[in-house]
Amino acid sequence: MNEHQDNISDRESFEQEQNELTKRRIAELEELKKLGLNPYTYSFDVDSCSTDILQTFKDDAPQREVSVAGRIVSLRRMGKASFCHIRDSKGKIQLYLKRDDIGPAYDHFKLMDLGDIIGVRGIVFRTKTGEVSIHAKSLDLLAKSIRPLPVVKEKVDEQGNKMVYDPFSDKELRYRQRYVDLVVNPDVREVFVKRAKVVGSVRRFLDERGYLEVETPVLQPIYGGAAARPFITHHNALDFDFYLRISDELYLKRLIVGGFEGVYEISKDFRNEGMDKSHNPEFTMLELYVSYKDYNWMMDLVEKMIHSVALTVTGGARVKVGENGIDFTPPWKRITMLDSIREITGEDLAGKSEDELAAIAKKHRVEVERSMGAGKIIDAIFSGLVEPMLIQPTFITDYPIEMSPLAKRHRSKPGLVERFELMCNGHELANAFSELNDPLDQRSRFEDQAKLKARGDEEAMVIDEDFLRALEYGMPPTAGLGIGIDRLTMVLTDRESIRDVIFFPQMKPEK
RNA sequence: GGGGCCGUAGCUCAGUGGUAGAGCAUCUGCCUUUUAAGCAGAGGGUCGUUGGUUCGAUCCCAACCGGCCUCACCA
Repeated sequence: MNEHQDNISDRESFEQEQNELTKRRIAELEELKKLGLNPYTYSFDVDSCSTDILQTFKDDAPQREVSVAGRIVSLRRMGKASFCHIRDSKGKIQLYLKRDDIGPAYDHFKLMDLGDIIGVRGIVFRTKTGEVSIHAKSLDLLAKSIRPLPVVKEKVDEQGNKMVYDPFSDKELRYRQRYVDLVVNPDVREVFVKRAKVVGSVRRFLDERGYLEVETPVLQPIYGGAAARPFITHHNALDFDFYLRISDELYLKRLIVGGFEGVYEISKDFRNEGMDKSHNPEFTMLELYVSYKDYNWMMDLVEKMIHSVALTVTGGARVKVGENGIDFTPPWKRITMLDSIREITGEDLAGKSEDELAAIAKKHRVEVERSMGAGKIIDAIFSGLVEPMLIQPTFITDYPIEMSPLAKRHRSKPGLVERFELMCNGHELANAFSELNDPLDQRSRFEDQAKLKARGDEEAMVIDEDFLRALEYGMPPTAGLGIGIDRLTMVLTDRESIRDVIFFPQMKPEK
């Protein structure tokens, strides 16, 4: 089938799919064209926005003429006069349209619907019932809507509680048609405005300290920097399979080798793993590397940074997340991983063999597999039993060396590395370490990973010879950090699903 | 991948082994300060898809598609 035929059949199915509501609106659109209107105009001069008008209105001030534009979201026609609300990027405002005032445009208005985008010029006034509104002098249709939006009605009772009638609540529709969700559910917009503030305030915090924002490859010949399965893609001209990055780490450290003393990147990583309410296949990661610093210094920085982000985004250091109140005021608890396991389970895992660890895991109904090394078993015990209990921001420090192949050996505790994870609301929010900069040690750690891979661990890291070559030239002592921006946003906006902080969460394709 | 729940009008939902109903939205009429506007009337559905059982399926059964929750896996 050629493209032309495709287009024809697409058009046929489009026409068949039309329901009564859409057909009616297309008929109205034709009617408006006959009246000489262009239903899809090119521009409109807007000089005010809804919330500014509402906030600055004074009953005793001189009359003020404004020009606003937005989408019709409610409509009350009363014969020769009508009220409607339009929604613009900041909020809603009511319009009052009277036939005697706008003349023929009132007949045009009769052909308009919920969802149409209009521009109005008029006088700000207060109605009998007290709502600040715009008394229209002119009305322009800017874009006709031919597909009916869900109609969500609200009522604010005397206590100021907002009641929502007929909410648009089907999660599948909300995620697949986020544009509708955003039009109809204003709190969704708020979440994403906050998300932008999270990213903005992180960036400002790091820029102020002189760290350089950089970009590194998404398409990588060798993936690395984390334990995860990658997506594979194919480059046609090179006839070579590339991996979508699972982390920025190894490239950012190459830049530290190159002499930058502080670099960071905020970008998408991709992991080819299960999806649930805290995992999306593509997600946003902040990574930061600072020379001549260690993980202790990094803990101080993370406390300051997230505290400042919380202040910027929520206006305070205390944040309500579900049933919990989380307080980001520094300092936060710092406890070693093994101590935290001992505190919660009573088990001392220090110096235990792989078999002993497996037995302890089994005792606490934590599943382990044969391919797991000692490090992975400890991690399984930790994530299964301890992690969910950590609600207040807590630094878990000093991880087993086997599960941290890129982290530097602990300066005083054999078998451990200088690594911390920030836990909050039962999830990992950040991961950081004193970076391993000994090229020979790094090589042997990669070799250990290769052995795990041979045992069937699909997430074990692969040897990156170019990265080793970089380390061989010499990398200064460095502290490195990764923060999941989506999860940080979840905490700061009180959303329990990552899908609620990503505009277009991954879904199976329709049909 | 396992288990549970779900898919009925544009939206939110009810319902029945004899091809369906409500509220809002839509349409017609009335209405020049309404606000979940109101009053009177009307139209609108391949009941997720495909099979099976049955005289007959939207309902019972199976598979599939999609979603949510949960466990597993996983940052």
